[in-house]
Amino acid sequence: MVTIGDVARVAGVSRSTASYALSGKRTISPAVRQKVADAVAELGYTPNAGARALATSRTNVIALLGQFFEDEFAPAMLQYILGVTDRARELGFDTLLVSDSDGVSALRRISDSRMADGFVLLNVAENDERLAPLRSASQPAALVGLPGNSEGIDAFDLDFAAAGELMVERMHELGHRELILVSQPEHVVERGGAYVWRLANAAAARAATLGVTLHHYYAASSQPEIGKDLNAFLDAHPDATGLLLNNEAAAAALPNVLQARSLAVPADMSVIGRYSETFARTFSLPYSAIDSAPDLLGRRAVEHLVSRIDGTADADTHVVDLIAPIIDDRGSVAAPPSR
Amino acid sequence: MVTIGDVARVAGVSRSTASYALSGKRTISPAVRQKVADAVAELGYTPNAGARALATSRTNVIALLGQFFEDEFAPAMLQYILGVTDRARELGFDTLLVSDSDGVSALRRISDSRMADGFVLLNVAENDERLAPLRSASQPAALVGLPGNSEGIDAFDLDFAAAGELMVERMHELGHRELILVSQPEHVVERGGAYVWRLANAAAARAATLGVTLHHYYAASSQPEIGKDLNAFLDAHPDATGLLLNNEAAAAALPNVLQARSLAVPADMSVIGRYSETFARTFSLPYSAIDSAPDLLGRRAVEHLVSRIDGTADADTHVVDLIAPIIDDRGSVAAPPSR
DNA sequence: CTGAAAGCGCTTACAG
DNA sequence: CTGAAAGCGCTTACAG
Repeated sequence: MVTIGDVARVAGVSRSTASYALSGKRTISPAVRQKVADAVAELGYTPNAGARALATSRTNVIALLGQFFEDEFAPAMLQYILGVTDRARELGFDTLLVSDSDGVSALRRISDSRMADGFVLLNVAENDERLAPLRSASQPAALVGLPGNSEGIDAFDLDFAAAGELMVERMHELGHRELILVSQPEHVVERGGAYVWRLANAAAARAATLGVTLHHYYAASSQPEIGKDLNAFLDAHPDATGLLLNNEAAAAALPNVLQARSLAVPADMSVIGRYSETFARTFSLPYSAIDSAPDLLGRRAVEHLVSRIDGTADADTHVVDLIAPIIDDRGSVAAPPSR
Repeated sequence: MVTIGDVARVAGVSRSTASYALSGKRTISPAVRQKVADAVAELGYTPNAGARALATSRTNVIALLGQFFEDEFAPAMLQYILGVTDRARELGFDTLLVSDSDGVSALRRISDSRMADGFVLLNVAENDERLAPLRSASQPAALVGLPGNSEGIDAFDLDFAAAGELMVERMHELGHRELILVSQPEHVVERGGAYVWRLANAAAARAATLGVTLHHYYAASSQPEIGKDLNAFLDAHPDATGLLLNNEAAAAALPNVLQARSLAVPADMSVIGRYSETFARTFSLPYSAIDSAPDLLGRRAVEHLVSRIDGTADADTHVVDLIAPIIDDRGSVAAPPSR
């Protein structure tokens, strides 16, 4: 393997000069700079990452801690992951993907062994167990998802409360007075999936003030159960004219359900979902939806994390960045049918 | 940070003794071993990964190189990734996820900087550009996907040729004589997606020998185009009684298409797909399908890679492991309707 | 503007 | 059974 010693020898300078010529951390005469550059090109030198990490206490690696639950919608996770890895590379970092089921010990292991300069946590729960080891870690972190207490850590998430309000308001404006909200399964909530109740509670509150009837249900996250659930909700509320979906599987299953019931969208039923643009495209979901923006959230989390690693972020202030919901209009919302 | 020097001091031994006590690489008296263990527990010692990598030339990291194309079916990729990361952890490795669009230079960068002990490549193409730098890399590799020339590298893939034959044979056995095979878009083939023509060619050959008419089409990989494509194929071949799908998007879109045409499965139309069990479950796809087994392939690739890293695999022999296709029966195949 | 040297935290021959 | 020392490949004060 070619080392900086080889570069120095070929260039006819000392190792320190070679190092400085490469890092630019002190002024080097043009002639020497050129000789070093030539030697690097000739030998094909790349610094040894482990040696550099040992000398600088910097790995240029960030650790991405995912949590992959059987009962959650796996396909959506990849978008977050790619947002993180892509943005990290742009900023000069590689990404260690950690999928250990025991996130707490994985976090300790990575942190204590100094394999990474910082952490991005995905799928953060209301009382996420990983926050305690994270707070005592020596590396900074950024969360995707909003825990109950994000003190001392930067957090990035969709503003699910505003999303719930927006869904109800849009329906109300158009004249809808009875809506059904379909959430993720209840055990997602029990596990700490705060986004579920943040959206649902806000939607319920807004509905109450607007005089809109809102029926809220938890529903399955996979077929065929979700199809049955949707039929049951529609059977139970024949006068409902709008569906709000905070459940990807429900969105994927709905076209078949509505078709079987001969309900046209938006003539008979208006629908607003909450899922990513990629998800909509992949499955051709024909519903207007609030973009959950996984790519954007991943990128933001990394950007902020890197500013912490570099020490450019304000050490005393931590951000909670809730991105405002935007409805991608796919034409699935209109005035309710007149009776 | 706590180092092995701290452990040695607290245990009252030398650093080398502390190191040996932890690695077990030479015999240590029980008393000393206990003192070292106590010191580790008391101090909460974890070895510094960079320092260890520098001393041993081993990182205990594998690099996973993905290729994520806009026009391929992204959700399926996560299953491969998790197969790799999970199995790697079981074997004591962490995983660096590399999603650079320029896989060639990413490979060089990781290899030359010695950030990883080996590589797993996903989505390997017929003439994959990454194979050249891989062959000159000092670390071993395992491929998921079968290139035209896998000499000197281990490769793991579904046996797509056998899959094509199996699909045709199953249909033929039940009496079908006219089939439609729907492949991925043609540009996937042009890019080197050999699995597309491996399945298609084998299916065509088997159909020819069995006297079955097989109409082969490339089709879109997303909605709404794929829905239109499917309708066009069915319009063009009204006597076809069986559909073979080597295209996930087609499988996802087919239920709506068939319902709109009032075709029941399997009474009017038999269907065999090729996608993962997870994919089937997530989207409730009701078709019998050959399991593409992404999780298994990822795990196998890692296992073999680790045996190469450890030097336990035979250095002179490289494996091409094509897993045999298995049809998960979901009841979508039956005898054709009598006319 | 450049060089010799120390040090990052490990592991592992070498000696005893 | 254990210790002192060298070395892995970098970076960066310290000196000039």
